[in-house]
Amino acid sequence: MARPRRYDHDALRTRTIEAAKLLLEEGGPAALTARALASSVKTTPGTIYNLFDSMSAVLQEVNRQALVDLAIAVDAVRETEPRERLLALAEVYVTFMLDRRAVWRALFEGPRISNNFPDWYLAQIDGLIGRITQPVAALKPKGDPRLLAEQLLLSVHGIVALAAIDRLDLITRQKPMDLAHAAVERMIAAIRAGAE
Amino acid sequence: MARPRRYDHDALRTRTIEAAKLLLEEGGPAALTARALASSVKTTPGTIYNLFDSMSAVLQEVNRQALVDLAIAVDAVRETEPRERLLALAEVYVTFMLDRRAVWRALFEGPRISNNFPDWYLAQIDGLIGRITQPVAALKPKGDPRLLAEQLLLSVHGIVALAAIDRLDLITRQKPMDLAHAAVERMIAAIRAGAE
DNA sequence: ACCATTATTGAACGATGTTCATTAACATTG
DNA sequence: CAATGTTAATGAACATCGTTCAATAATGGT
Repeated sequence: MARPRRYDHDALRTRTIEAAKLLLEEGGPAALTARALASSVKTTPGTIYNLFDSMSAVLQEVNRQALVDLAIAVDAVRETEPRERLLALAEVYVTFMLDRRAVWRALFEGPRISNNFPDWYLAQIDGLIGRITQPVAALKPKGDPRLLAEQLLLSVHGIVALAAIDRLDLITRQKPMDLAHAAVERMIAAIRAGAE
Repeated sequence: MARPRRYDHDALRTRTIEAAKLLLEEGGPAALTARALASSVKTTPGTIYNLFDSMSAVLQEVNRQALVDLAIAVDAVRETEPRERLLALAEVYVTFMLDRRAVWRALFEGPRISNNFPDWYLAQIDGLIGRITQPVAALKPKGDPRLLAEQLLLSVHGIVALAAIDRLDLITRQKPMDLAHAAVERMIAAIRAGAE
């Protein structure tokens, strides 16, 4: 009896993920179709479905890799005083998301949205909040640092999410990075004022 | 020669918009299809395209009415001191959006997204920001009240946008209304601390 | 009554995600 | 080396989608 073989299988899988990224960046969320993806890696739709459960799964895999990259970028932020650290974290977040806006955007906007978020996804976000909680706690706020960190992430994310889908200008002409800075400074000011 | 006739034409149009709302609320953005909409008002896809340019136009019309309703709700907020007024505005915004989350959601998430925002849309948003600028200005901030109002709207919108697509719990267990309150209080605290 | 104008229809087109029987390729066994 | 059992690739097929359009029906003014 024959045994499993695994060489060009895995290679094709990674090539496919890479092709998916390209399709997203070139044509937006709608460009990531099964047939386009298949022809990008010189194969057929059927094979795509052999590698992934669905097209949503392809998108999720692309996004998983992006989240891992984000975690690496966040960990590269130097240890400094809380304010500088929070500003640096916000900058990393904004820069990272806008650089990969096509990938990020597809997670919220396209026809490939999914409601099934796996555990590793939650874990990654939890880790991200943890890195924000640290400097927030160092500011000795009155309330729970974790809750404040969640609120800060939410603020910056809201800005970036709108910017990623090119709708920030519906509300303001201010730039995403300036807005993110303002959100961080406001959180710090409120904590120092003893309000939270 | 015959002249235009306009009676059941307009009636069908409003019935169609009403049916579109229902479809969105019952089955989410994906449920708003041309054929489903046609059968809801006992007609055919072709007729839908006689009434609207595209399915995106249908969604946009549904949204236009929602925005008008929001403006009415916002105008109903009583004149009080700035803090209470800002809190009340945030409450109206949160309540309104979450009540109509299906309609709202389709604007960002579904397969019917459009990048073409007409003037009335921009005007409505501009008006909304204006109502926020007023109480912010009354707090005598150091910076431009308008810019701060934009930032405040952005904060609350970010919270509501995530909540509307059921993804707020990816980041926090805090409730949308509590988060919105916190955003308002933080803005006020920062202004009073003289930071902005 | 006639006819110009308009609205409705429903079939058709191309594209989508997804499934699945068929076919080809391969590693292991005899 | 040949036979065999397992695995992967294929590409046609299905249902559904938005959208278009020639044909048909309805309508109101002349």
